[in-house]
Amino acid sequence: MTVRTRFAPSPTGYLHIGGVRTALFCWLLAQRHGGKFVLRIDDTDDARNRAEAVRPILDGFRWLGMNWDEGPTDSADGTSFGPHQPYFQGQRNPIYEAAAMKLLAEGKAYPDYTTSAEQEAAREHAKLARKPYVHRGTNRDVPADENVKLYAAKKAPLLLKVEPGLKVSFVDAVKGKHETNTDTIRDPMLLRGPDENGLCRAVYNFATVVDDIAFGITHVVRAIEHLENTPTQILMYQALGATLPIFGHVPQVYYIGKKMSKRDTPALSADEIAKFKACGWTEEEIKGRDDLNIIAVAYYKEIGYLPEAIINYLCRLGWSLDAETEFMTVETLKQNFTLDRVTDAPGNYDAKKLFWIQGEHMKLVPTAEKVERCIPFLQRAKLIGDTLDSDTRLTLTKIIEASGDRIKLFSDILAFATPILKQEIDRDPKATEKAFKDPAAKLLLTEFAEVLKSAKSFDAASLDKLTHEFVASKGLKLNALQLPLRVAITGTGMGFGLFDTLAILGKDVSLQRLATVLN
RNA sequence: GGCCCCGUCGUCUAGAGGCCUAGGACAAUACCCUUUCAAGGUAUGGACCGGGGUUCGAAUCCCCGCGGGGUCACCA
Repeated sequence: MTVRTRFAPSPTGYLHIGGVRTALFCWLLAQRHGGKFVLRIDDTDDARNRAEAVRPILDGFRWLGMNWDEGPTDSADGTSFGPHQPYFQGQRNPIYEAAAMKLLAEGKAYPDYTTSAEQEAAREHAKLARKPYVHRGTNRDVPADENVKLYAAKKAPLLLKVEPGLKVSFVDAVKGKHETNTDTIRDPMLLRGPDENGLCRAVYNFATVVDDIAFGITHVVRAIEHLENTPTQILMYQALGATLPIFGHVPQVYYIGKKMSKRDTPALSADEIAKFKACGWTEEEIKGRDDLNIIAVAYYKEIGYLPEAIINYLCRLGWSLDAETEFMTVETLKQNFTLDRVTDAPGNYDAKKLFWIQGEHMKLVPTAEKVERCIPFLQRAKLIGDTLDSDTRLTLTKIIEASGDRIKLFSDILAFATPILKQEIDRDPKATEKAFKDPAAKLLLTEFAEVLKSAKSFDAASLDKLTHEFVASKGLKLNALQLPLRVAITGTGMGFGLFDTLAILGKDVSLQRLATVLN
């Protein structure tokens, strides 16, 4: 039997990082067994802004490379692909109704004419008695054919009849054995009472079960908050005569000890805002994006993370391969992921560790690919044009090579490329002051400019030798020249190798920039 | 409140009765390397929620506390 897993996001307008972690486990499980990963949109509400709410979610999965075998099309307009269409719950209500009618006819479900006031009172009563309220509806014991007639005449919530005194047990693939007595399970609602248009919409629990059966889902992997729903859902599977899938409930992702939520997650820091601005974003553009937040996948894409780093980190949060492996490629994950090594306790999101993992993955990206992936960031910042001439490409390649491990995020390219590529260099006042507060610095630079002028070769190695000889002849260390020179030719006190910088700039530009400082 | 789940360094985790004077990683700190910044190297500090059992022996099993979370909807 092929493994079929599914992830069912609600259309919220952004892809939640915690949701991705759960989806990742589903996806990895399917990949591991050569199975299928299904995406279903749980949009039982009105789907007016569907595209707007669904597209960011699909985009997020596509960017991460977590492709789905069946589900909504990329258009996000409500169309689907795959053998069990449609994959939008909002379009599947007739299917839920048909399943419910079957249960009604079989006497497994019944209409409940209890008024909300009555229910309210019963609930209140139970609360005072410090007992759980287990709802059982009015027409439980009415014969099936009569209930069918009654229901046709007067719609009401349709409830599943739960047989009391039984045990529902299952073995959760991550939590282990779980057992519940049916005496504590209320008769669950299948279909709601009619809305203003007379439509009886399925309730989440029922829609999920009907869909999971229809889609042939073999492994239901979802967040732990659904653990308590499971016995109820098992009863529905049984009533529907379906075989049970394997359930696996995974713990949540926390942020500083609390469930990760948009509200409790910090806004962009000043540094991050500066970074986005350097990348060509305007204040309005930044403010207009409420998904530029560590909780949303879009943030990581926009600031230049690698999808494989996100996947590695997220998977590692709540799962381990062994006692020490931290760095894992997606391929390794696909080959080794198992539900039984998912942790029991919730895990806290740690931005620093993610950043470290990102750096590790970045080390493996070949220069040519880095160039390609940095280009969009440079273009957005208008540092390079829409088309790239071969000279610029070559310079860019040199910059990226010289930057080495310093480029952690693709957006970091701006910090290294701007001082080289921008004609009018931005001078950091603090660095400038520090570099030239000793008047001897300018004199030294003036002499060094003459040395540079007569340099025969202008490659990094020659410049290294030449410069060291120069400072040695002065009885100085390189440090005496390093900062003034760097600030003079780049405007900043930080950057990659000094000699690489000179070499990439070339003799003319280097001398020219030196001259502007010295005059 | 009932029911359910969870509790190992600051954080992510390893740990299925002796391999545990509890291992790894991130973070922190110090030093080394060095051309600033990274990267790299070395080192240091840092945890079994508490209390009782069971056992020759418990982070691991049992009980009781404590703490955190989930769930009890015509939300998903």
